Amino acid sequence: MALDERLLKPYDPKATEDRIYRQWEASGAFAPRPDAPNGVFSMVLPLPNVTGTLHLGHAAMITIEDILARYARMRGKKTLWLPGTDHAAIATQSKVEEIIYKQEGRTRHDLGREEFLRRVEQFAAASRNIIVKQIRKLGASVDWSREAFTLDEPRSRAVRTAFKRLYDAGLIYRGRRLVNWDPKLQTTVSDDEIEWQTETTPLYYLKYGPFVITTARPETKFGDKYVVVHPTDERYTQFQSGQKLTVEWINGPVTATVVKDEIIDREFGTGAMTITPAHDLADSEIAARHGLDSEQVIDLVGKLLPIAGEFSGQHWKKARPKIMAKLETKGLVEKIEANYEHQIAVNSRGGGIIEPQLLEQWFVAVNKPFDDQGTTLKELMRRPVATDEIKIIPERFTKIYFHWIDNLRDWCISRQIWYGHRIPVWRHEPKCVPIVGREKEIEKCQEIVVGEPLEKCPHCNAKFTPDPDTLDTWFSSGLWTFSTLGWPASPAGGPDQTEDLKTFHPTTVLETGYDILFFWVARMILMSGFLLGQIPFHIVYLHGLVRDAGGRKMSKSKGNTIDPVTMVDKYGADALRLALIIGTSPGNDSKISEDRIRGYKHFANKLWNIGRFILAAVGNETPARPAAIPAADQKLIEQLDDLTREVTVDLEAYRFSLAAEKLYHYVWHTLADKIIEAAKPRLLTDETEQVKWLLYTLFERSLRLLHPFAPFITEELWSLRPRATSSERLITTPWPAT
RNA sequence: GGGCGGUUAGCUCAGUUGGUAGAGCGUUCGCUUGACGUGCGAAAGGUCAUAGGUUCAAGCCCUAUACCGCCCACCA
Repeated sequence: MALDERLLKPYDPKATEDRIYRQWEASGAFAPRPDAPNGVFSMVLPLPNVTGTLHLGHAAMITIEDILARYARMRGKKTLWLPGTDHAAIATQSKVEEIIYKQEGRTRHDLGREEFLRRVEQFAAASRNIIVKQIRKLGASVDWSREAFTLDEPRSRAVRTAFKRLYDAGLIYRGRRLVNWDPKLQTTVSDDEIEWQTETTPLYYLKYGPFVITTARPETKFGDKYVVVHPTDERYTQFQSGQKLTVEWINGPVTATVVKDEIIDREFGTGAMTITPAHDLADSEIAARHGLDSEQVIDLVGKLLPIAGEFSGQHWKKARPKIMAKLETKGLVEKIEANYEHQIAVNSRGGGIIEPQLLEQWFVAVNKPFDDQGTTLKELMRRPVATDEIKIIPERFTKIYFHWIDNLRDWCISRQIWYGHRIPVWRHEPKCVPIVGREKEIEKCQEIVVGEPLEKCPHCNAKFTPDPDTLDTWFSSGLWTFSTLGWPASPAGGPDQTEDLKTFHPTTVLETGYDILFFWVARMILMSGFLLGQIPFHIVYLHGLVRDAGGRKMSKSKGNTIDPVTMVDKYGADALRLALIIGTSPGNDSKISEDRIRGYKHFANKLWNIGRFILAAVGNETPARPAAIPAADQKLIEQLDDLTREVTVDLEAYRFSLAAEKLYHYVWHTLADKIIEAAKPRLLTDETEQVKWLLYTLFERSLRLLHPFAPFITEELWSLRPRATSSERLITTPWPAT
C-alpha cells in the first residue's frame, strides 16, 4: 500500500497553507453557494484601516469570523463574508503627514492638496496590499470578488446619496456651535474621538473685584465678564443676579455681571468662577442658559486675539507666564495651588490638545423628529437594541450602548482635512451663501446643491464651488453593511434593492471589538435604520482586545505589536488561530504570548500524527461499515455524537472558545491517548476491519468538527483520505449531523 | 461623580443553565511503546481575593469590603 508521501513527513504548514488557500479560492468556495439549502449567513469584515498593517487583534477577529463563516457554510447556508478596507480619513492623513515631515521635513501645505492626496493614496494602496496578504495568510474565507474600499466609487456614491437623503430630511444641517478643534491637525473632531488625559497643572486663584475666582487657564480669561456663583451660596447673598460691577482685570477695568447658576460647586475653590463660553463647553452651556455673550480669545492656531491687548498674537503657552507676571504686579493673584489634577482633551487620532472653538460646521441632528411619529435618529439607534431585534453579546454592553445614546449630542461630521469624502455640497461662486435662514433663496436659485455635483446653476449659470471640507470617516463606514451590497441601486431615487441587498441584508452578525461600539456599531444602526428602514445586523458579537504580555494595548508607537504573519510563518496559521481563540471570552481582553501559540503548534502536529496512523492503518480503501459493531465501539461513536451536539450548541451560542477547547481535548486525550492506543492491539486480531472502520469514522468526523478552527491542516488531511478527489473539499463538506 | 469588568495552579487565562476544578507554558520522576520526544506514562501544585448569606449542593446566585483595570461624565 502506497502512503501519500506527504504523510511520511512531519506536518509543514509553510508547504501546505498557501497551496490550500489557492485551491479554496480557485474552487469558488468563498463565494455564496447559489443552491445552498439552509438559508443565508452574511457578515462584513470590520474593515481594517489602511493606516498600517494588521496586528494580533485583527488576527483574533478574523479567526472568530472565519469560524462563523466556515461553520455556516458547512451547515449548508448561503454564506457571504465580505472583505474591505477603510480609508480612515484623519488617522491615515495624520500618519502620512508624520512620515513626510520626518523624511522630508515638509508639511502637507508645502506639497499642496493634489500632491499630498496622491501621497496618501499611494500609502493607502500599499497598506491595503499588505493587509490583503495578511488576511489570506490567516485562512480567511472571505469573498474577494466583493472586496470594497470606503473611498472607492460605489462607496462614494453611497456617501453622496446618504448625505443628500439626510440633508433633505433636515437631519444634516450647517450650524455654528462649540466644537472640538485640534490646533495641530487643523480640523474638528467628533466627541467620540477625544481622549481624556490627566494633567497636573497649577490652579490660579485670582482677584476679580470682590470675588476670588479659580482657573487653570488664565490666558483664556481676557473676555471674562460674567462671574458665576451658586444661587444659595450665603457667601454671595449680597450680590444680585444680573448685578453689574466694575472690576480691575488683566488689561484694565471691565464691567462684570453676576450670574447665579446651580451648576456651581460651592466646595470648589471659593465657589465663584468666571466663564469663557467660547473655549469651554461647560461655560458655553451656562452662557446659553442665561443668554450671555461669548467672545473668541484664542485663534485656530492657538494664538491670542486682539482682545488680549498687549498679548495679542502670542501663543497661549508662551503668553501664560507673562500674563501671570502682570496679574502678580497688579496684585490680583491671591494664591497658586501647585499640583492641581485635571483632565485635558486630546485628539486620539494622533492629534494635539483640543481647543474648543465656536465654528460653523456640518452636523447630524440626532434629536430632531423626522417623521409623523416624531422619530429621532437617537430613537432609531435605541429601539432595535431595546426590543432585542438586535442582540449584543455579551449582554452587558447593551447598558453601555444605551448610556452612550442618552448622552449623545449632534454629530459633527465635517473635517478640515484633505483625505476623505468631500462634503457633497456645492455653492455659488464667488459668494458662498450661508444656509441657515436663507432657504427661500436656495429654492429659487439653487445656491446650494447637495448630493451629486453640478457644474453650473441651471437658473443663473453661476459656477459652483465645492465645500472645502471632508466627512468624518465613520460617515462612510456607517453605510458599510449595505454600501457593499450595491446600495444605492440608482442615485436618483429609484428602487434601492439590488439582488445582493435583498439576499444578504440585514446581515446575520457583526463581529467587532467593543472599542468601536459607539463609533461604528451605533452609526451603522443609525444609517441603516434611516436609509433602508432596516437593522444592519441581528447580532453584535463584541470581542475583547488582544494585549501584550504586560497587558498593554498593542500599538506601533509602543513597539509591542506582534505581526501575525511572523507567527504564521513560525507556527502555522492553524496554531495561531487556536491560540487566539481558546481561553478567550467575549468582551474581555486577553494577553497573548508566543508560548501559547507554540503549544497549539504541538496540537497540529498531534493531529497530523493521528492522521498518519489512522490513514496508514486504513490503507487505500474507505473502510466499510461492519455488519456488527461491538458495543464498546458503539459507545465511542455515541460519545462523539454527544460531543458533536455540544460543539454545535456552543457554536450556535457563539461560545467559540469552549467549542475549540472541547475538540482539542477530545482529539488529543480521547481519540489519540485512549482510542488509538486501545485499537493498536486489536488491529492485529480478526477485529481489524471493525477497528479500521471505527478509527476512520471518528477521524473523519473529527476533521469536520475541527475544520472551522484549524482549516488548513484539516483540509490537508481530508485530501489524504483514501480515494479522495480534489473536488470534495472539506470546506464545502456538510457539518456532521446532530 | 456614575457605570462596568477582573481577582481561579509558579506565569497567562478558560470554566456554557450552580452538581467532586481545566488549558497552554513551566516543575518532578520514568520511558529509543513500530503515528507523534512538537511525544508517551505518572506526579507535584489551587481554603477559586476577603467576610457574610441563599441552597441538599456555590468558582458560578445575593450583600458588603479590598485591590487592579476600563468606559462614561460640563468641578472652573
